[in-house]
Amino acid sequence: MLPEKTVERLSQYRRTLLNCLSLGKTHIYSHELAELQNITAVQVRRDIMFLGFSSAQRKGYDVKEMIDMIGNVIDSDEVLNVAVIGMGNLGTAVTHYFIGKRPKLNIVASFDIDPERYGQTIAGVECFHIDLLNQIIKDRNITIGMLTVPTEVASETAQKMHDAGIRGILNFTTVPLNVSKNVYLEEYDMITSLEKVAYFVKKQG
Amino acid sequence: MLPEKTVERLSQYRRTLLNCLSLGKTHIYSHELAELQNITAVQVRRDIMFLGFSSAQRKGYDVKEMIDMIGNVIDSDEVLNVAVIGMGNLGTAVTHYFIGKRPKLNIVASFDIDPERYGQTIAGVECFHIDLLNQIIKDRNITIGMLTVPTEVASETAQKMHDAGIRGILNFTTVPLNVSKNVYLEEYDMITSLEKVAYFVKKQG
DNA sequence: TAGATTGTTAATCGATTAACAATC
DNA sequence: TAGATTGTTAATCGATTAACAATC
Repeated sequence: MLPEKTVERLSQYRRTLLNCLSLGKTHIYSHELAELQNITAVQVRRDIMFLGFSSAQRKGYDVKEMIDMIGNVIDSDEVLNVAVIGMGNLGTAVTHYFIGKRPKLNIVASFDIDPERYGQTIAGVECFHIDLLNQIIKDRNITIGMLTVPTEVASETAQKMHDAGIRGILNFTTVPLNVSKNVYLEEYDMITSLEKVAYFVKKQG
Repeated sequence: MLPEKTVERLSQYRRTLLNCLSLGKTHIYSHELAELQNITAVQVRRDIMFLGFSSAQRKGYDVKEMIDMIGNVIDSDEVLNVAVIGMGNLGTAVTHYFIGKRPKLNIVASFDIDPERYGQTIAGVECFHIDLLNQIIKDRNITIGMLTVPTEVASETAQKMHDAGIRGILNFTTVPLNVSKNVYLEEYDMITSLEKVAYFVKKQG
């Protein structure tokens, strides 16, 4: 199992490398990748160690090969199915944002309680009534959920997701969720992030 | 200067404490706060040490006082002005999400290049043409920007923000920005977060 | 008092960086 | 070769946790 931070960076390297590839770059040095990522070359090389990957030395790393190696390490073999729970502004935006970005992560359903929304296709994804959560998650073998509901119903919705067998939650709400150990929970908290920016902006000044 | 992680948690404690207060709770033990936050009581107490705050011992911490102490430490004295750059789905959702959430952080302008958007008030905030970025940022004393533009224009937009005197950027795009040292940059990267969830979900299984 | 809780130091853990030999 | 680059170990830094005396 890789360290959390390494997984994060590998995901970012891949995106940068895909971009390099589309610009026609076939090889890249650790210091080049580092500069694009605003980190050090040593950091890059240390992360690459985890891939068990070697460069054609002195010519840098083969971009295409490295993309594949990262995929081997951080992607699932099969496609993982994802659901978006709560199709308000945020859920809709997030769905738009993701669609087609990652081939191994497939958004296959969304849920809402508003009659204006369920029954529709929003941002290219079918939206269901929240009461169908349990059934659809099981039917469609959904393992990951993005939680974009209003704070008032965040806890109970997370509970429903857990009961339906969701294995990982990306929590966009500001409510700290209490889920069992076998659900991987990643907090994605805008307000904390913005307050952090504000703090360090103030302190720098 | 507080450690980054402590700043993050203080922001989260405050939100939880505000919620406790609205439920009529006047005092809270470190282990109670820890449980709400899914962390340890020691962690909570260690963070509180940074506040230079003492409890009325054995009765737990005074909720109201602690909220104030956190504000003293992480808030600015004055209100900080914030701009949202890019009012597509994501920018609009983010603006909705923030409006009124933090009294010390005030969204005072937004920007877009689409004639359907600039000139309008979107999510309660005036939207300007992106060409007015420099002027409005200076006029309205905006120090923090949330970057929600398409990836293709992320770098150049960040450069414009920097040139206009922005001091902190919360980057919602997937492009690693290259900004000078005196701009505080916080990455807010959904795809990396989701890939991380996917990785650990797979590994757990 | 006895038990619960806090505040703080020391130990541990994890992540980053420095140093450098090996390679082309 | 000489210079640039890589891969890896050891040192450092930062954050978390364990341990425990002090307090009510």
